[in-house]
Amino acid sequence: MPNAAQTDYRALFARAAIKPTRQRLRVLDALAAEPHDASAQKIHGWLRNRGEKIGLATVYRTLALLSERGAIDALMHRPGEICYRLCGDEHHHHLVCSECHRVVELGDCELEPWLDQLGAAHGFTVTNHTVEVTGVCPDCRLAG
Amino acid sequence: MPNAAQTDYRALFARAAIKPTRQRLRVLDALAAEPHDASAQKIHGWLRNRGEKIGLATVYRTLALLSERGAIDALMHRPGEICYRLCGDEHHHHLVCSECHRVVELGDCELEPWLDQLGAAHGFTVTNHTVEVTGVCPDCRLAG
DNA sequence: TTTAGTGCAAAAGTTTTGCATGGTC
DNA sequence: GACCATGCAAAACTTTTGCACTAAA
Repeated sequence: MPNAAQTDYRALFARAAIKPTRQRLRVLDALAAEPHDASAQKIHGWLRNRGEKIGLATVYRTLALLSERGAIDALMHRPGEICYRLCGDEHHHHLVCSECHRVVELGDCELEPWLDQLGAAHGFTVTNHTVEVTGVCPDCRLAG
Repeated sequence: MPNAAQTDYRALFARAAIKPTRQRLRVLDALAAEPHDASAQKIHGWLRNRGEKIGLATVYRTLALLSERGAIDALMHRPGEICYRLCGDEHHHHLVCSECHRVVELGDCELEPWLDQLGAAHGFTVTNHTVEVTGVCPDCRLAG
């Protein structure tokens, strides 16, 4: 399982045209192990606690690079903190639990027709869009 | 027009149950005069340049309070900076120009049926959602 | 050898907080 | 006087940058 996973990450790095260094692989390890989303600080903390030798700046640089190349997604639900998440390739959106930060990935984007019409109506060339749905997941509803 | 506007702001403060002090009214003045969105730093700069005596912390506190009470909207399109915008009461979304930060407010939300179905499918109690569409506005397309 | 990546510390930037002061009822 | 709001400065925090060092093709 660890080997298989590492192979996948190397493929991911290759697709993004990023050199797969030891530190970068570790960052992706941490991101893959986290079912929710994680900030640079959190990832750095995990790796350091695990005994990995990695600098905070490297974590920031790696996450920025991966995000820029579209290999991971950047989410901002709190001010002053960017969270990242390893995602599939297709265009998609998120359903986030406001209590535990669990993230459910939504599949196809059914909003395209709406967006096209919207841009045309206002003369905008629409380049991007984000949809974040916040709610309380089943577990947290039961717990709280 | 200034008087009429100021009356409106007082009503807005009353609805939000916030004491309408001189500084708070100035912050709302600045926000209302800005067709795009503005950060606390930007608002503070404007007011100071205009000769108003107001502290940065007060601007932050005012914006946080207004946002918390739902009187203004908080947008985050860049890390480490929250922008605010005075909005109507109805539920709505934004179409933002990535070049000049112009914001077009979108009217009715046509996504409600989709959201209801979405929450039900994943067992979530959907409490909130944000949609931000980014693009290039007509002016910036011509200019750039 | 040449290039890219890394670690550390310092810097930059926004936002928050502590505390004394000022205004208002 | 009691209470809230304010201003200032310091602190906290995340993120970026500069630079010397290391690793790798």
